[in-house]
Amino acid sequence: MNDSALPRQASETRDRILDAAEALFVEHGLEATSMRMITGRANANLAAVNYHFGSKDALIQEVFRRRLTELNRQRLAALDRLEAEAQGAPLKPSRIVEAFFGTALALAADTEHGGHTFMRLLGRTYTEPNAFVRQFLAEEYAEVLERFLGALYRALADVPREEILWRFHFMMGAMSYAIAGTDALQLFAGTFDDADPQRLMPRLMSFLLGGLRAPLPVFNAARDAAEDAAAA
Amino acid sequence: MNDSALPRQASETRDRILDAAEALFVEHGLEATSMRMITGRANANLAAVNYHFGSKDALIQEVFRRRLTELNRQRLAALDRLEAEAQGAPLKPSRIVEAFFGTALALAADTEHGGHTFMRLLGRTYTEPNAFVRQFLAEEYAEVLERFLGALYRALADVPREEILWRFHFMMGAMSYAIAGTDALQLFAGTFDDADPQRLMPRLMSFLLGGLRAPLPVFNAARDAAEDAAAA
DNA sequence: AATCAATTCAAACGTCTGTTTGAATCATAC
DNA sequence: GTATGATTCAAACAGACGTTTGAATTGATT
Repeated sequence: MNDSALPRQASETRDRILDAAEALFVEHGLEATSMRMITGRANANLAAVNYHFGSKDALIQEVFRRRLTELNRQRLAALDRLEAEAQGAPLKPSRIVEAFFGTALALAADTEHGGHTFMRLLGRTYTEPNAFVRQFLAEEYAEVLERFLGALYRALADVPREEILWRFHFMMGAMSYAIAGTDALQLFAGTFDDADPQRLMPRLMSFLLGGLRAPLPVFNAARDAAEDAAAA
Repeated sequence: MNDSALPRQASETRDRILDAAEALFVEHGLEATSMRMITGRANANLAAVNYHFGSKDALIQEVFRRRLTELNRQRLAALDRLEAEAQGAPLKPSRIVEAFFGTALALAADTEHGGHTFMRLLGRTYTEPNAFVRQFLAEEYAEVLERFLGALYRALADVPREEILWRFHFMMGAMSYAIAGTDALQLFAGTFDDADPQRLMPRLMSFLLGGLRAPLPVFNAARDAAEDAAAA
């Protein structure tokens, strides 16, 4: 019995494959990562992926699922805590935003257990064209988004829901780039002297809250667009 | 002589291939789009891509180059105009942001000539793992980023450059998601009643400027992170 | 009408892809 | 020790990939 020595084995090979796949997906993308690359890095036989997961698509799904389920569980727990403390009163928008994006940033700051790797992967996958991946993400996010958007609607009762929805969307974009940009994107040549992940959190929070609280846009007539076009 | 009838032919097949590739890259991604898909859609022979461009990688590069060069030319022209009007005085940050992101949004609003398609593609390509695509984008953006960041540094002389750089990065993320989200991302199930691209511009501008002008973050000791972790 | 370069075409190239197979190996239970 | 189920393994599968080839076709120039 090795139950006392090891917490649980649950196929050690399976986990090695998941870790290898996660790292390679970040490095090369989903499509460009082959089964042979994965099993090679995981020191496993080529057939092991199909044995343990059934297919490459199922493996991709499991790579996301194992982390995303936990992340979203933490997010919901944080929101539950806020609502319990508030005792029915509307929440502060800043606390809601912190609960959602702070939880993700905390995971991104964890370089020990692959959290950072995964968040880089997740950030770019929101815009992944692959149909079944998008479908899967939408399902994983359904409950969390419903809860958090609902909380924001209540917290900002005077703001049109359409605007809140868009701003939440903008916030997700800013966060994704924030995480990707800490090491992936080098558009800004030779810059980011201060890429301390410890400081990313307050930096991003300030930005997100500033955007969320910004004055509502005023929609002028369609003439504006015509003028802009003519001026160019 | 058909010079009078046609403005320029410059290989009609070549253009059909570029258009087909652009559309397919958005739909399936760079890697998942095959040469046979491209030439099939363009009604061209399989060998036409290698004849006109040399390789698939060179085709990818040209798909981005033909639009990005023009976009960044317009951006620089807009900045030139602002600086000429200001006559040496520092620019308003909002005008700088408008010059950069407004120009991109205007291209994204052009559904007639493929501008919209391209901007969706561009948004997701910033986080593309493919090495040579990233290298190419960095080169294409070098001058524009230097000019715009310089203008923002002067316009916000009291803000640490590090913060400006990060916030510019956040803004790029928000914009990318904004464009992708108008039709690609359906994380937010059944929503976006009002996805009018005419209104996206003021919506995004409000958010971006709110984020840019947000109070600067305060960096507490590393204790904060430890507390957060302990509370969870 | 002949010439020439540009372009198109069908066919094939070797390589890589995800998946399947059936036998070998392992660890555990009887 | 022997049977049993889980796992690993080397090998092969058919199909798709990007690229190359050499001949056929085109359209304008001499």
